[in-house]
Amino acid sequence: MADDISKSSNQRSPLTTNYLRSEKINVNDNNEEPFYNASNRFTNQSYFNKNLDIVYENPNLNIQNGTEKKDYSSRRTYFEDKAAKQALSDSVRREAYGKDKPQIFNNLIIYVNGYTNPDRSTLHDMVVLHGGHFSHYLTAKSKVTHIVAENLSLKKRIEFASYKVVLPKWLVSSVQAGKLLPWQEFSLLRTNTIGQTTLDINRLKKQPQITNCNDPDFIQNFFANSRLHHLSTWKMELRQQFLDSFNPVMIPKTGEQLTIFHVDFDCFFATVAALSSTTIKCDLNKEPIVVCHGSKSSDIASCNYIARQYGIKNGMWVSQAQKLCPKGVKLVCLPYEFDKIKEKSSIFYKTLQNLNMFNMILPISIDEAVCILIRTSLNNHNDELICERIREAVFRDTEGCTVSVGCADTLILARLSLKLAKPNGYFTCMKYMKDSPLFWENFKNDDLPGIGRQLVSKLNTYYPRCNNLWQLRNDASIESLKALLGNKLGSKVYNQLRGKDDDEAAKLIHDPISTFERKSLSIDINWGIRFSKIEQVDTYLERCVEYLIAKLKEMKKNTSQVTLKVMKRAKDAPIEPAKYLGMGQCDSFSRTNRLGIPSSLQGLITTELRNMFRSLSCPPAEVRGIAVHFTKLVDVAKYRQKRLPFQKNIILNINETNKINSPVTPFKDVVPDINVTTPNRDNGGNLQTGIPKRPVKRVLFREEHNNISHKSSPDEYHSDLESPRKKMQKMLDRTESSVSKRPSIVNSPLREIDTRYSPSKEESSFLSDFPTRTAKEDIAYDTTQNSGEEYGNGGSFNNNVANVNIEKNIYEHNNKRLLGLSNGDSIRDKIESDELSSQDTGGLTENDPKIFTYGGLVNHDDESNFKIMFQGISGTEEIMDSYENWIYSTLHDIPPSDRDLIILEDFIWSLLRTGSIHTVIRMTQRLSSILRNFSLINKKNYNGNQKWEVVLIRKLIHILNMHSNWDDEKLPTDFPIKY
DNA sequence: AACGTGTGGTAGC
DNA sequence: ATCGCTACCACACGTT
Repeated sequence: MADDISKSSNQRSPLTTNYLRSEKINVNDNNEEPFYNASNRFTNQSYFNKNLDIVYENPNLNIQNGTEKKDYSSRRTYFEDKAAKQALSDSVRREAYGKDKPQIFNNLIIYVNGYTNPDRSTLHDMVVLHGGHFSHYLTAKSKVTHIVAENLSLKKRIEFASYKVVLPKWLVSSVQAGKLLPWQEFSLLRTNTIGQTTLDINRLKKQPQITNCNDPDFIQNFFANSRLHHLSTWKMELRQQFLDSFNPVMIPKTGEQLTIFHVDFDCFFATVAALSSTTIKCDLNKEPIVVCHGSKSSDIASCNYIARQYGIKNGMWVSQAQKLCPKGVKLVCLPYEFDKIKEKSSIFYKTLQNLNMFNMILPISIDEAVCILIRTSLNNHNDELICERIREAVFRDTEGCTVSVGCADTLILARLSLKLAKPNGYFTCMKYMKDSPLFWENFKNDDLPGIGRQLVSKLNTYYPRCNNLWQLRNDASIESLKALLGNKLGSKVYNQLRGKDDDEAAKLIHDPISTFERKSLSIDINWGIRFSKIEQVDTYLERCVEYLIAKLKEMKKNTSQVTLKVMKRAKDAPIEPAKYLGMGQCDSFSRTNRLGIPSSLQGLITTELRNMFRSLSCPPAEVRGIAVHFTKLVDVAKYRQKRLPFQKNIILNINETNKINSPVTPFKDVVPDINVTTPNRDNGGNLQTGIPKRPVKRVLFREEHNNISHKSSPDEYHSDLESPRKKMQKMLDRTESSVSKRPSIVNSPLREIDTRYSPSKEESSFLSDFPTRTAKEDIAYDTTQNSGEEYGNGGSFNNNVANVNIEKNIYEHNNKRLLGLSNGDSIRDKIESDELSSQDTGGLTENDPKIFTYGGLVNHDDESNFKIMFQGISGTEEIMDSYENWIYSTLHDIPPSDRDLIILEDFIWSLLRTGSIHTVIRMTQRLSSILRNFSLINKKNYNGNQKWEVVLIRKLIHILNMHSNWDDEKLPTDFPIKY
């Protein structure tokens, strides 16, 4: 966790530095009122240094350099005088009252921030009378030696990041002890240095905890306190460490005789908490001790063996555990000591290494390792001796933590032996025990690894007479086990009951590298998740992606598949569950999408997830948990563009389609026929909720209405001050518009786009299956005309959907647009006649700035002023909506009009010209998935469907291929065409 | 048969 | 108050 914090702060370092500097300078006595106005922020450093010195001017310390004083402004002299007077009065007081007190605070300069207990003036006296200096101002970190605070706001915590910030208790305890205690023991701020901090229960209580999931720091704060998050991340870190440092030569070969030592701490968290607790005195061997956050519905992370005697178990709620305690016995609740735990664990692993006894040490978890010894005739050690050696060494090195060791020659037997060894012991499974009730009768059904709550209850129901594993072993045939637990698990359990490792377990030993290799990356939070508006979900999703991408980049991987899982309040569950901010009873829904290209682009992935969330149709207020998984991870180094998941079964006859020239159906009047209730995997989740899967009208992102390619001289330095939404927008802008310039940097497989690009002759002829324009023919084009029978109903793509428009500050181009048809077929005739015969009905004239511009007619120096419009709208999401609706409305008998398709193509080209290939990819994928869905629920082929298939393959895929750098990774456009 | 998606289960304290 | 994570396996069920 500490790593996560440092990572995120590293990312923000340019901002933080700036922010901190200006903030600190602005801090005055009240910590609020700006001392200098903002324009002074970046004046040169020496100015500040001089300036800052005065605040700490203190005659007793001889800090002040008298010659510099003269340079100060009157304002600074005021502070100087005030500080001097204060210091003088302090020293007088010290003379008067502190003479007989130990001067333990010599050379300290203390600044007290905010409300404290004991209060500020008490602390002031305490400091002064014990020889320290008290600063009333905080303007430079160089002179104040410590800040005393109890409760820092997040802002302050960042601001004070580089200070020694301590609890008032440090002063109090030091005075009581009569000596200066190490401040680290009372540090308020978490640091990354191992062993530096000891968490104090008061400190944990006072720390402001973020419980609002809409807070930008919610995720970080939650993770900092989540035991399960720590367990998971620690585990993955250990695995990575193993991979980084492991010598493959040590891997045992199949057939080699092994001895396995399964080592595990006894109630790890509880032991560490008890050993490091300074405030609460407790005896691990006498009192029931648990580790938890709260007092009622708080999970018990770990409990000692006294508590276990009362029936208390890990995972139980504190209230429940309290009831189990006999009368008069008080349950001792200790806070988590994550830093200490991490520290003890790394000592543990080092100790195992240093024993130099094992061929391989496999990390199982933060406190659990499997040590493997390859038996040869040469190393005929005594197993029990080794167990004791391990226990002694760990106990010594961790200063009081006990481990238990289970020893056997298979993993399963070692694990079961470990159960017998606990607590604080070891057990070696001798040969004669392997098939003896003496061994097996000791275990309950739930002692089998891989058998959890659910499966235990299955076993208990199915084999009610089996109270221990020996009975189960005799009663359960392999067939009945398979029938009950499934094929794989059934045979696994059957083998386990006979002390044999299954293939999966053996893989851990014989192929640890692939076992430990990370195959996915995810973030799950099911606590504190409460939304009211979809915008909050959108923002939250973005933060999840931000978190994941940081990790992804660290791993040098991209993801090609994302899964969104939403926990939705169960129908009859109360709005607020028993557990504070818990998830309560939920139904879960998930959706998986493939990205066209393996990516680590925040904007792309976030957008995808937002769409997926909408497709799950879960009201924001019902969401109780959200998980985002990156599943198919691809190595950036070995990166190759993967084929887009386009539909391959194209069912149409191109020539036939070319002759289709049907009128456009009024867009508004057509209700897309997609709310089909046939059960299939695309609507399955929604059948449960009774909500149509894909609402035709989607909720739009308000902030995204503005533009998709607007570039406003991005100021990197300040960008983090903006809302995540704006950052996201900038990210989108950057990635979309910079692809053309820096394709390699953004991992884009797409080569630089020539902004003056227009289809070559060859390409045009390739495209000739479909109405196309070339750069050679300029035809005035009226985007809004709606006269004529075909378009007369006012619902055509022309005026409702495809008002493609490039706005530019300078319109100095040929108004005539290029309408190219490679041959003089009827379609072209038709279109041309449409174009030429159309009367202007409020449409565009030659002087109208909304006229299109294509080819080389654009002034590229002013590219930044482009604003791409589509149907008179410019927000990406709105455009996508419009585009989708148009597709839906023309999927059936009445296909999209050729003319509208040309407008679409125009739009695509203008996107490409401004570097927004990203959007083109999205549009292509969207079309692809609409067609896929459509064909899933419609067995019949419709004209519209067929025509769109042609658009997809002959147009969009082809256009993307023209922009692909890798010939061998071109998307196939030559699909077998069936009729 | 092989593949894809959605769901469910488990492990660690 | 409270910090109910996360990687991975297996399966059901559908499609290719």
